Amino acid sequence: MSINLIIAEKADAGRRIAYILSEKNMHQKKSKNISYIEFDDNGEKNIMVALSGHIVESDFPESFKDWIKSDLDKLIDSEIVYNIKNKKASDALQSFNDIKRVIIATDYDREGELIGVESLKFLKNYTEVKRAKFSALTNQEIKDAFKNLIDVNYGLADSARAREEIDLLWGAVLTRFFSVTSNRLWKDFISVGRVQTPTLALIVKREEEIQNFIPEKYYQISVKFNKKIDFTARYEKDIKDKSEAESIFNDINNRDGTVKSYDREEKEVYKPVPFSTTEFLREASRLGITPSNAMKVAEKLYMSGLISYPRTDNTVYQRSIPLKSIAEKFLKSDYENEAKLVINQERIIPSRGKIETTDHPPIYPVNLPQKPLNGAYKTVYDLIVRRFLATLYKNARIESSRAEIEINGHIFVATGQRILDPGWYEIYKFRKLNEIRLPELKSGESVSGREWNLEEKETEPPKRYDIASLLKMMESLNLGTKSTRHDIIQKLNDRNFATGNPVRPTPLGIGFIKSVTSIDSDIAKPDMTAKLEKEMDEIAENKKNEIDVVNESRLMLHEVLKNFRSNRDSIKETITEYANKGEVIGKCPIDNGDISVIKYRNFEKIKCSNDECKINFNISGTPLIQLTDKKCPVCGLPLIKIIRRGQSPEIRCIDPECSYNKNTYGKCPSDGGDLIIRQSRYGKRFLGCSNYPKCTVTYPLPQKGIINSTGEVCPYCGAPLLLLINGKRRWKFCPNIKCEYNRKDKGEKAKE
DNA sequence: GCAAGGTC
Repeated sequence: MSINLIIAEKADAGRRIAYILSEKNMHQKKSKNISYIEFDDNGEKNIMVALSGHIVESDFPESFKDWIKSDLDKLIDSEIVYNIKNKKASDALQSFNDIKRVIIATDYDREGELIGVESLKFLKNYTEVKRAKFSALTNQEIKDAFKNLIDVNYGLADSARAREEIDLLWGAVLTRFFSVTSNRLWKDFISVGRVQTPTLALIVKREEEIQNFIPEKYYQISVKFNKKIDFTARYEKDIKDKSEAESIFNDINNRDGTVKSYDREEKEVYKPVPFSTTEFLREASRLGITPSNAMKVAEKLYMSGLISYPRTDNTVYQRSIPLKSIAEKFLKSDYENEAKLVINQERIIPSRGKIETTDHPPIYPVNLPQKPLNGAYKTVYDLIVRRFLATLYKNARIESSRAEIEINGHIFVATGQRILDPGWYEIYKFRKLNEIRLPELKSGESVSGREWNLEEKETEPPKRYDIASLLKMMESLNLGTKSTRHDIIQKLNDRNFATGNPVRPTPLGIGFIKSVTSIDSDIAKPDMTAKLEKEMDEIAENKKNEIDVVNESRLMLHEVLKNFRSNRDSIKETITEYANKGEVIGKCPIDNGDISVIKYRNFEKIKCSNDECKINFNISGTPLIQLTDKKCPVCGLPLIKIIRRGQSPEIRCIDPECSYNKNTYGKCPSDGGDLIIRQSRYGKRFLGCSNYPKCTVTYPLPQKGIINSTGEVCPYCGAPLLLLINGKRRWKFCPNIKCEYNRKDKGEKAKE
């Protein structure tokens, strides 16, 4: 009997589609590692195979494996092979015989079209291929899509393949060129790509703006007035010239003012729009959750059926989403009060964002958790629920007021803000609406001055991108996609190009961008993506042919490579110079030189810029090293923090010779390791075994005072005895707080 | 070992 074969992009979507089409009458089948869903529909037998994204991946033939021996011009002209990367999916597709109709039901977007077309290669036979076009996994949408099947858009799939091949060609060729040229290979390779390199360039450019920024002085004059309450008015503009500022200040100092005008108006503060991935990650990042982490958590919440699909650009709820009944679910939850506000409205009118796409809905909660959530799961879910309810509630209303007050011919402005109706702020507690008090004033009345201030200020350099603003910038420049942007930022971290939040470039990142921009090519600019997008559209509309576009790109790459080659020496020099510079973490407390951390493959060097200085030592591994503002209790120099993945930070004195570092506070009674001071993630110090994570022995410590080792071992429990010096107090104690030693009576202790 | 794009 012949079958219809339906192909979905992911397990979840496949299950959902089968569920809808089969009217809940479907059967999960599994044989020899091949799993699929079977169901009947109008007397026809249907098989649903769910993929997991792309089945194949582009690569170069084996003969180009060696980076040093491969000729890059030959690499550019090489054929591109496609390797299977999801064997399970390809096996499943190959296992069916006698397929009548293939229905591609992947996400309705460019990559979805390619994923569908990729899968055709693995089918033994079929008589017809169709495409299901749906924008959400709802009953109506899916049924309509399968009733009105359309043709596959092979041009669209071709355009996605052109994108893939061009990315591989430029990425691999330039990655290899820069890595081999600067002799940074294997783990230390220099990675180049259409999205990551322009993103890094943004970060570096901002850093340069900050470095080159010259602050300018300016002056602000303000007056504190009183009418029943105090309020402040500021001179109408900032003043650049000091003598001008002083002359105005002299004119007004110690004088009262006269109200020239007073206006009030009611304004609405619009509620937020539904969550796209980018906006969600930005908000999560404000709550201290990194995008990578937020994405991981969101994926888990999605897989456990608590939220909708977390990868979406859409900011408009489709009509098919039952907004009200979802809000009603929260009536019986911790969100009872918030849900009530939403439900009790006469009408629920959801907010809408600017971007409306058809592949997925915005992110919204679909269910309540069975068990209470914890940690980041709780935070992310809370964010998504509150955002959802806020988009369904009402705008806030404020009254804003503005007064102009004259003193001796100079105009001062005071503003006020009063909350009339907090609206959505009651639900979305991540934002606060401030009140600024300004009394009701009448034109012509005089107000008495209380305080007259002239302040000198300095203009400030532009701010570094934080992860949230970087994501937004990438989105507006069309760099990356909703699914990849956060990965790209992570990649820049992993490759030692950029670090932290706010994001700073590393010396290597700066050096690399300097050398890659020594030649005018598009690889460090967002233009390359813009051009590619245009060409992809032309391929999709059959105005251009995929092969021609890729070949044109190859010719350009030959040219770009030629130019880079002619700069080989300076590229090598620049990258080496910057990579060896290390990152400055602060000023040397001894001679005021720069303290840098230089990263190597297996260790890091901490060094003062003054070569004679004793601050010059290595630390094993590749931990994050920070200079703290705390002083060493032994010698008074600053302490450094050494942060290793999965461990509590180790605290050391920056002076490698200081006895603070040699003080290991005794041996671990469990395995004989050294007991060292570490810091918990809440900033509390404690004693831990140096063999962590193999050994998990820890002891709490008093948070104040200097801890000294005594060289003695507790006779009761074997832990080392410690001496606490806090001002004049000295206290010998066992760090094992439950230990009998600490219960000894005072008389006995005094004797010791 | 290279990119960026899917998804887990």
